[in-house]
Amino acid sequence: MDKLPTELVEQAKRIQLTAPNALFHKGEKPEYIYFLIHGCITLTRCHEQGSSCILQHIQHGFLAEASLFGREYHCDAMAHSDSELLAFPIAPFYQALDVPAFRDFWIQSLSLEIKRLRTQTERLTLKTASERIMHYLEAEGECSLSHQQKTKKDWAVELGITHEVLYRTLSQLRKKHLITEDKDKITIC
Amino acid sequence: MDKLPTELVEQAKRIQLTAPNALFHKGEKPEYIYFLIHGCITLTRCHEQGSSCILQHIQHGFLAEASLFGREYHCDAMAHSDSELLAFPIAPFYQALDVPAFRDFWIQSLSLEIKRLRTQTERLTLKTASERIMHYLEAEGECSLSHQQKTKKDWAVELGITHEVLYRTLSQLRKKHLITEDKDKITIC
DNA sequence: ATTTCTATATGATTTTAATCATACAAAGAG
DNA sequence: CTCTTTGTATGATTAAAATCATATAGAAAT
Repeated sequence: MDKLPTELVEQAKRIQLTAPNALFHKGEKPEYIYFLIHGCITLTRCHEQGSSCILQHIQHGFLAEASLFGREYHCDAMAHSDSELLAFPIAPFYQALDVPAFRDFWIQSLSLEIKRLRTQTERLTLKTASERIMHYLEAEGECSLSHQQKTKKDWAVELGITHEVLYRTLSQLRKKHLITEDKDKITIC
Repeated sequence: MDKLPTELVEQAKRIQLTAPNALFHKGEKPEYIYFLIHGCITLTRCHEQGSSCILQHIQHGFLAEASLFGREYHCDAMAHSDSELLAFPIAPFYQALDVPAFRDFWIQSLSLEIKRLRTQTERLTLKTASERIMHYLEAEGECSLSHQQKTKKDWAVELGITHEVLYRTLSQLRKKHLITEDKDKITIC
């Protein structure tokens, strides 16, 4: 955040969004780049059949990064818990790229997101539930639940498995002493 | 390609890479940003068990986009067929970002890659093989095989299913007249 | 305080994909 | 030209997850 030019920060609007309201919808014309200060926003995309998939679960950081030059948002953003955000109008955000330090920061942010998505892609090609769970814990270090307002049910969607299978597999991994389950945190033993 | 400043293009090295040689390995320090002119490069990551996953299959365009500020490559790049590439040394590539048009082009490239990865993530959360196949065909329009040197076996890895299941499911979808299979192209009816 | 909803949890059953096996055709190597 | 390898393809079996069902605890609502 301290990487942002002060002129840009001054033009940002502070937004309070209560769950489960939408921040934006797929297809809308992007007007803002958002920064989530605290709360929880989920990026989702709906399939025809009514089922939806969670593309990302954000607790802190930028949203809609890919929309700076985009004609429309390509997913839905909904508040999963009450959230506080900064909204940067697109035009001054674009102007700010003339500041080399901010330009580099922005390119690094996009690069980081690409790496994160590649890791998630890798995880989803794993065949079994336990492999995906262990991969997640290895990549992220742990899975924090209560602190991030994230439920196991949410996590299951993120892992691409049903919540029933997640409960069962967590139970098995616990029995094998491969993981420990705290009240609000799951870690590798 | 015409978006690249001429100074930068002049400093690029032309590389011929025969399959199945590696362009770079995970963990190596990035020295170049690559542009694939023709051929086929696959980005893969290996798991401990020896299994590997295809993160991306590139026929044309940039590689290692996320490595401009990175300390190391985060996946392996291998020539899947004989390929011709341009290698841009990192330093002058970074310099070129001072040209606003190129800077914008580069940010757009990264954004596009983020969108592509989000779509792939979405696809991999689909439960059944036929859903993933149809999702791919809807998103990409078709699956071209011979033209891109891509085999059905490769495609199966990309879809996160075994090749046996891909063959079977394609056969079912053909019988239901949902898809047509040309010699080298698969499309929705 | 009572009701309602949701997350958690586990059992039983069904569906699906993974695995193992075999066969064949085409491409490449010697 | 023959041998080897690899992609394609399908059958049989096994393993796994999805689904459906049920139960409980805790949170939220009235």
